[in-house]
Amino acid sequence: MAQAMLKPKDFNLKYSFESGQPLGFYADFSGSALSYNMRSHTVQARQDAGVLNLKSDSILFAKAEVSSRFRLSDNMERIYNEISTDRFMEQSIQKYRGLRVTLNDPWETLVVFIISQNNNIKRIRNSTLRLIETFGRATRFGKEFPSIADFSGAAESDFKAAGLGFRSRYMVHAVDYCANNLDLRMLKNKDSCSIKQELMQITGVGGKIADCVALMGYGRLEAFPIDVWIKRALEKVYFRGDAMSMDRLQDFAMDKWGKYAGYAQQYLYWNARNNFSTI
DNA sequence: ACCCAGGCGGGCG
DNA sequence: CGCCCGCATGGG
Repeated sequence: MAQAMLKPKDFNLKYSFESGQPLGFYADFSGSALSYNMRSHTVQARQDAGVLNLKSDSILFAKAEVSSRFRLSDNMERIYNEISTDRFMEQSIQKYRGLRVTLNDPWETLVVFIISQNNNIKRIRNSTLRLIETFGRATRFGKEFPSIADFSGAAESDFKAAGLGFRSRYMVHAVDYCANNLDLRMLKNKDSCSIKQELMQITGVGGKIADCVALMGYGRLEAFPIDVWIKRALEKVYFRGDAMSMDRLQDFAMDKWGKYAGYAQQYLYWNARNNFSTI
């Protein structure tokens, strides 16, 4: 197991892992060490005092994977400057400085966010782990997140057995649609609006999930997913608690945070989740 | 026991 | 359009 060391600025592994993003739904983070398997390699990362220590059978792979996954080349100073448009956002950044929007495999992102609807983080994780156990490809380091092909024989009952409930039929359709009608790789060159539109052709994928995939699967930082927590937080902080329509909130976020709205969303979400009563 | 969860599809007015 | 309801399941 080769080792390497990185010293990324403005990066917090714990916040980035825990804040409801795809990797956090299945990777292991016990003992403050992150570990997961991908493309027949294993990746381990531990952060102590600003130093990010990596271990892997292929350190070249691990460096590239971690740098990409946690967007380590993002200029956070610039992003913080752009989205610090008010006191509440400044406080959110101060509190969770180093939290990154992660960049994940589009299929993996699509699956976990289909599971996420009307669900809680613990159950999303449990269901995801069961899918990996049932359908994941076995490697010498353990199982990996199942590809589209790995799901090709899956029936609705298999997804129910993994605890997906009413989302099971959505998964059946997503597997079929992404295998036969929509090549997720083809969306990489498209703008976030087209990405969103194409993904919403999948039964069970609406605006919020499509935004999550645009943001965390395709790296479109302007995407601004609005879930119940974002809605509550926006209404409470910026609209005196008055109920606002989704369209109104979308426009508000785009005007306020623009091309880095996705980052603003992630700080808002995690602050609201952890401190709603005091915001 | 009861409520709710990183929503969405479908039906109704 | 906008609004409202049901949905499977299990953690708190």
